[in-house]
Amino acid sequence: MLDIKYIRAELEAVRKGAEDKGFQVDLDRLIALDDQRKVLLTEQETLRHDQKNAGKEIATLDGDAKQEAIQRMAEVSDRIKTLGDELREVVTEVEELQSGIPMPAAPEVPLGPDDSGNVELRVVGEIPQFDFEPKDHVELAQDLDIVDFPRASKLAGSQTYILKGAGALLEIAVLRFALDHVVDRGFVPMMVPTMVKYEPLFGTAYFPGGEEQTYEIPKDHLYLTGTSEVPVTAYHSDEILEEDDLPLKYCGWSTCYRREAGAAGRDTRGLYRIHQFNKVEQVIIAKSDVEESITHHDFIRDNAEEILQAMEIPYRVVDVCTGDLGMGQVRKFDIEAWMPSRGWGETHSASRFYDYQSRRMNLRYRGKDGKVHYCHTLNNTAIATPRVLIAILENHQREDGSIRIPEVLVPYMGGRTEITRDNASGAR
RNA sequence: GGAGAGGUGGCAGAGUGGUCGAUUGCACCGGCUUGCUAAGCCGGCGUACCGUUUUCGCGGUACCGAGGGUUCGAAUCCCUCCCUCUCCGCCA
Repeated sequence: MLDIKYIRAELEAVRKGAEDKGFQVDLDRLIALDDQRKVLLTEQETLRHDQKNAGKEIATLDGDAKQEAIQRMAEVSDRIKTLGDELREVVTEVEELQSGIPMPAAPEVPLGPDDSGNVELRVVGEIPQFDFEPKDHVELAQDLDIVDFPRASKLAGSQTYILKGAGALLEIAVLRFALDHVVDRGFVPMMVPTMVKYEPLFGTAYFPGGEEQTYEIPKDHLYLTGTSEVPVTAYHSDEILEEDDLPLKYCGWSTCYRREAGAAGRDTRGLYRIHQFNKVEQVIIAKSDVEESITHHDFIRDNAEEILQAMEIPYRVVDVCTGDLGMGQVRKFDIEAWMPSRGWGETHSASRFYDYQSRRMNLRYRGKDGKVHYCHTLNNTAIATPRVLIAILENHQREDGSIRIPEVLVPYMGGRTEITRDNASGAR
């Protein structure tokens, strides 16, 4: 959410920012309504002031004088109520319009209408050259019997999977490795609720707008989170933190749920687009400082790159263009891992928001200047599984269909250096 | 699921219709004082919005879990919801 004062002061910049991102906003109506809001508010407050004073007077009066005063103030009371109703309507619409205005992208973000405008920044790692016909992860996994798709469909429908044996072990290994990696870099691990109320989703700017992608539990007014970014970022919502405690670095481990509505028919094969997965997410809550935010952004991106490098997975870093940025994002780097069967596939997404989310969730801190400021928030994937397993299986496959386990994962795999038909059950 | 208790400022904890944004204690900040053990005294100490101001600031309104209602006037009375705690039941 943008500050209404900022919107008023930088109207044209806000207008252009929305245009660049491809958002439709009615700024003129917002300003007009806000003007109206101030007029109504001023009148209401003036009357309340009178009412307060009269109230004190009435308390001291008796008899006719008292009745007269009460009668007189009844009219004022009615007027205040009417104003209150009008004000509520206006404020509701102001907030609706205001919360729909996107954060302008940072000036260095490439201009573009959609993902076609994204810019590749660099490629890291060697794309493997096979001297045999490589298989895709579905074939590899099914041959080893470490993922079961048909039975998953039987139980849970399309876009689901069952990790089995060494597949399940690998999933846990990758998650734990990534968690340890970011914990080593100062992140506090958290396991958070995956069923949350509306507010955290509004605060992180998934709602309104993301309802179609979100599983809902209407009976209990809860929603299944698509990422632990939601509960972790909102962890301190409605709080005033101390500047000395910032930045806060948290990593959330959670199962993630996504309806993938509108994606029917896309990526239906395999582990790429699925309704349920696991993720370790980096979240940083920082003070309100653009330079510092940029430093944190680089930091969380670097952490993700280190994790992919350690697992010997080639990847590229993409600078996401204006048209492909979300409403609150100032800048976003996507990291795409090399998946021989499909090419580059997004495995990480590093976003910075400045105070966009913190305004929506009332996440603030008291600065050393004694004043209260909105925090800056950032997040990036540390690891998302099983999508990243696609890259591991396909990049590290051997001609006989076995999988080489990258060295850093071996300790997390109980010492296994490979997955073969012999050890794929996972059982000892 | 059943029965009960409760949600007040960073924390603790008063306050049952007007002078309560709210006693007091602790914590915290500033100053003073003191040769003594987590000392004493004085002062300050919430947030948001509106207005005003060159800055410090000043004026106003709102906020006692959330929303609604009664009333000239609500922390206080009524309704709905949310949350927490205790006991019972159920349960990984």
